[in-house]
Amino acid sequence: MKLDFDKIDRVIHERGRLAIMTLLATRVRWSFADLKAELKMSDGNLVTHLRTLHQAGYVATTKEILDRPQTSYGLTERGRAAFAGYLALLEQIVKTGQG
Amino acid sequence: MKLDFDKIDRVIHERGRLAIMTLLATRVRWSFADLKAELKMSDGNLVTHLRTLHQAGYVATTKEILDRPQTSYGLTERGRAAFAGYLALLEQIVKTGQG
DNA sequence: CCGAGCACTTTGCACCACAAAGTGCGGTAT
DNA sequence: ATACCGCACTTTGTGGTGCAAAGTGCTCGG
Repeated sequence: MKLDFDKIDRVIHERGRLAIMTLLATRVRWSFADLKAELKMSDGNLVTHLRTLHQAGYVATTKEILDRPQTSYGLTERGRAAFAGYLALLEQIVKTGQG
Repeated sequence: MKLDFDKIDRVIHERGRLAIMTLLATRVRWSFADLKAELKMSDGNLVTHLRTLHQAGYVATTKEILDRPQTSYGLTERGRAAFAGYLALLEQIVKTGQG
């Protein structure tokens, strides 16, 4: 098998954003506060990563006002597809590395 | 399962070095020229990554002079262990992301 | 001696992760 | 009404680093 490392999505393949994408993949929607609590990231950093993901078209943002203003985030179709592609590559790497 | 993204080894988790580590894992030794040809990296860049990996104790360097001077590279025990740990984390991410 | 190739080092640029501090807005308490 | 607090940002600053390009020394072949 031929691994093409150029195909690694730089947007996803960064520690912080990889963490975000992985979390987002497990649940339909996440509030900003929950993400922050789970990731133990500074909010500035978290927002920046979310914006990067948003600009790449991977993440959708929903703003609502319940009793408190609350923004929630989820993967777009495109984001899901990109993440699936990324995971497939990881799998190949794991297989190659262990085989 | 609880994923700890802080455990991601920054030395390994970079595109170029991840490629190098993956290649090194598949064969006992690689010549510099072979790595360069396979990775399509500039030699300066490749050397820098190899040095980083070397300083982390993950890669051993062997210099020999056959007809031409030739340097070859291989994983150390520590490198192999670190890479295995990294791959295990990748596996968890893949599982979490797909589950 | 000259040119080529290997294995570097050095330099420089540009990007980016990350933290810290500041902003605005709405709700809540006093 | 005002003061305060938390949420969701933006801005700023710094350090680190990937990467390319150019330069270095070394050895061999012609």
